[in-house]
Amino acid sequence: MAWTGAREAAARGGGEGDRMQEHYDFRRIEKKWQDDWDRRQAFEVEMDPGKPKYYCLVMFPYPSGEIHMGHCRVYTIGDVTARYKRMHGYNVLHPMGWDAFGLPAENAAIKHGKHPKDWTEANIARIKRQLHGLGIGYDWRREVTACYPDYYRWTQWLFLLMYRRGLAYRKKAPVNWCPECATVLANEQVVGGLCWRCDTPVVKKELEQWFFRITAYADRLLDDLALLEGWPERVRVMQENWIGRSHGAYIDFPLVPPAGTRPGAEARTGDARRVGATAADEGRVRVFTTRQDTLFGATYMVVAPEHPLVERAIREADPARAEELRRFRERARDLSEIDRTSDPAKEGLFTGLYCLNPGTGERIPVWTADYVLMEYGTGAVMGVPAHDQRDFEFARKYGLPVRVVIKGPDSPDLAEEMTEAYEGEGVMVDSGPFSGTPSEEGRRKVAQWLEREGLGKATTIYRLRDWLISRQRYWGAPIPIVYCDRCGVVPVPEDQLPVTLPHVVDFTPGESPLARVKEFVETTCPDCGGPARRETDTMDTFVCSSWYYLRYTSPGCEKAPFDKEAVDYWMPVDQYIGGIEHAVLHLLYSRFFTKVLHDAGMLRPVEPFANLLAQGMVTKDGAAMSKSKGNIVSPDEMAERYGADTARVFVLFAAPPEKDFEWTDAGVQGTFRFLRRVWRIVYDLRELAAKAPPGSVVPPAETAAGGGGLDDPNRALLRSAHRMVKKMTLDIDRRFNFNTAIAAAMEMLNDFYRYVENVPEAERSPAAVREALEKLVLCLAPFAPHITEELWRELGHEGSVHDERWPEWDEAYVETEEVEVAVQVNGRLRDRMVVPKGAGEEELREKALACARVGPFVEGKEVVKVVVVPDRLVNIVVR
RNA sequence: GCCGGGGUGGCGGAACUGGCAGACGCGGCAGACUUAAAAUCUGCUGGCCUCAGGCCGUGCGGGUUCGAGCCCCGCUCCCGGCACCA
Repeated sequence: MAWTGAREAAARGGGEGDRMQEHYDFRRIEKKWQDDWDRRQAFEVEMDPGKPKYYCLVMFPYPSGEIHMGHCRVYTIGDVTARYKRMHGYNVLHPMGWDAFGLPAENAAIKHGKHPKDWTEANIARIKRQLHGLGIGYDWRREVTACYPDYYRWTQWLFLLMYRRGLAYRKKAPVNWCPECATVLANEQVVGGLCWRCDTPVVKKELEQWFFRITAYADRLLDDLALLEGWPERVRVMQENWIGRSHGAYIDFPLVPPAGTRPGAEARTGDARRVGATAADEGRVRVFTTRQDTLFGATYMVVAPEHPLVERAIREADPARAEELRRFRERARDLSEIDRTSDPAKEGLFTGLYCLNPGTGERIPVWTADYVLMEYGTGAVMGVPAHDQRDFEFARKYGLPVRVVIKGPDSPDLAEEMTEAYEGEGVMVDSGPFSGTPSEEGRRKVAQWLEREGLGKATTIYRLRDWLISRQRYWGAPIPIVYCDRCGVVPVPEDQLPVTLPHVVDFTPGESPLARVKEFVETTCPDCGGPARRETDTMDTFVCSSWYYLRYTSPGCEKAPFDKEAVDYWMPVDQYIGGIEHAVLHLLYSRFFTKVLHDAGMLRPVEPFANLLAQGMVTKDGAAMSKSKGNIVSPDEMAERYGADTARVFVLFAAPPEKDFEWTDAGVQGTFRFLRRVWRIVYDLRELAAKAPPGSVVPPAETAAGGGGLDDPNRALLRSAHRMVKKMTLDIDRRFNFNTAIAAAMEMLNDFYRYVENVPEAERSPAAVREALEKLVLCLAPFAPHITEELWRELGHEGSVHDERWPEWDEAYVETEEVEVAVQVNGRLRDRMVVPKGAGEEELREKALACARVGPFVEGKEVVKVVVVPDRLVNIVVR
């Protein structure tokens, strides 16, 4: 315990035995206290029903190669939050773990000839050391590593829970395939038609895959966003857009039998309904619309090129048209998602088929066009050119009729006069029995009518698709399913979990690497004992990350994914911190998991994360730090040159946490200067402070009664300290503005230096100096934990500064006896005056009018009015 | 196109609820200390002018108000999300 001497010396009041160094030796200090915290297991926590809990969580990282100041920023935000809450008496859970399954490990392994496990573990070890070096205080006993069997066993268990609850299913469907990653992707993982990881254009493939039925929770995921008041608006909006709920109706359009079989069918209104009601599925086309009120304006129909009706049209058409249709369909299929959706020219082709508008009973042509997507709605839309801009353009291009059925306040009466579709509300016209109905009411009425007549029904559809979780790669949790010739799809019984990922060496992609491992694939059926094959796909890593925050509450639990009592104590996460890139992905999946587990009775909360902070990026040379751009500033480099405390304070001081900021070396130096000044003020004043007992606080009455006022420098010093405490507390509590909180500490320090500069030693109050020093050190403790720990001991304390309570402020100090009041004439600042705090309006008015500088502006003018804001300003209005 | 966020000195950013715009930091300038430099400390630092003073100034144009960076109307530009979504 090398520091004992220094502490005793400080407590003795310095002198010849004083060993506090004048030099701020951050290397020595940081190492010393990091070791001390380890030894004392300072950040380990247990459930304690007697204390309020606080769960502070940073999104667990993917252990890739390089960590940089961007990571440093997130972990620092989390650590400051955790330490700050601890100082407020909370029982703080602040854990860390590893999102250790995933493609980069596999790709890096292929590239470097190393096994993904070794690569991952080496990275984990390095990042762990770096986090330690930053002084981040985690409860490492709770560390979870997603690629270890004791974790993924429960990921598999949760898959089975989904399966049991009908939420995991297998289906053949056109899915997103990334040729570069050689695997399928969930919809959320395709960004603008490109793979979210490697930016490769994604193609559609027809494959049989496993899905989670997240769409069953679409309404709750959407509606419960309203509960998330502690989330940034933009994240909620992104999820809202992603879920994309639309209210509307299905409408069945009866197909007109091939030409000649029913001549004149379209002539008699009413037939439509009979045909619609009796025809088999083959005999009608179902559309989805949000504007059923415009049904009578549907003059044609369009189906997606992939729609089964196109196949039928090809069968029934003459050879020339059939060939044309085939070509059209192939062209649409071969276009990538981006090409197809970025081309605004709406290409279409008549199929040769007709159907009946169930409203008007008229025969209308069925077209196919690439602007209709098979994936959304029913893959078929009714064409209402007068009231939908796309339909309008399509109709103009192909000479289809336009019929006005909604009359808005100033919409054209005649279709011929239209230059664009009228998409607004209005009154239904030319719509049979509905004519005269306001469009909003019309939507309700038409839906009711459709339902009554068996022609359709009101419905709600979503943009959200079910979550595709199969991955054709090696480095993931195996899907615990067995295929038996006799029993079919058989889930692996829970007592046989985990399905262990074999330690293969050939994981080159192409097909699922596990399919090549005979010992893995060949198994026996859990039901009949006969020969069976294992599922060889692994799970999307987002499955692993959808529940890790629950595992932290009871990481050793061997009977379940988590202990009920522990999860009830700790959940929900009080503060979640992470990147905005997960606004939809991870944050939506985790909300889904939480709701499923809630429904299964395993979890009380319906939402996992009460408050969310989406932190901004750290950029350098205008771009996010990344290995490929070569603009990385590493924490090691920072720790070596300036120390962890400087790195921590700088990343918080540079900008509010949710904003991006540009790294500057000069800014770091400024922060280092600040900490060195903190060090020196303690060094310079330690002997004086030692004359007052540690922890002493000056009662406000003492300086006030002693004739204090603005001119009493000791009182002014205390005021500065108390103001700092107040501002820092409010800035952190109200809005996580660490930047302005740190600025408040800097201001106080500036006052402190002015005090030292201006107040002769004989006039300095040891008690006031001690109180000011201690408040400064305490307030900086969460931000710069090492230097404050050292200084705290130098101030004569036995225990850790991190076990202390956050300081309080006293309004009696914060408030002053005198205030400066601005004097304006016609809203323009002309003078200032110092008056007693709380001075009356009349007094202020008179003093303001008497101000010397005010005179020339008032002279010879009529004073119309004097606005007085006590303690702030007086505005004299003249004419 | 729709939705969300934003535009403040040379730079990062402050400004509670409509009340002294530019806190704090960086950079710059000047001074002190030093043989000198670095470091440190102190002061100044939005622009302009006829400079003890005044005028202008928070993307642009209007409005409300005694008073607007903040509220209202109309634009504009930037960032993010969604997007032939029926």
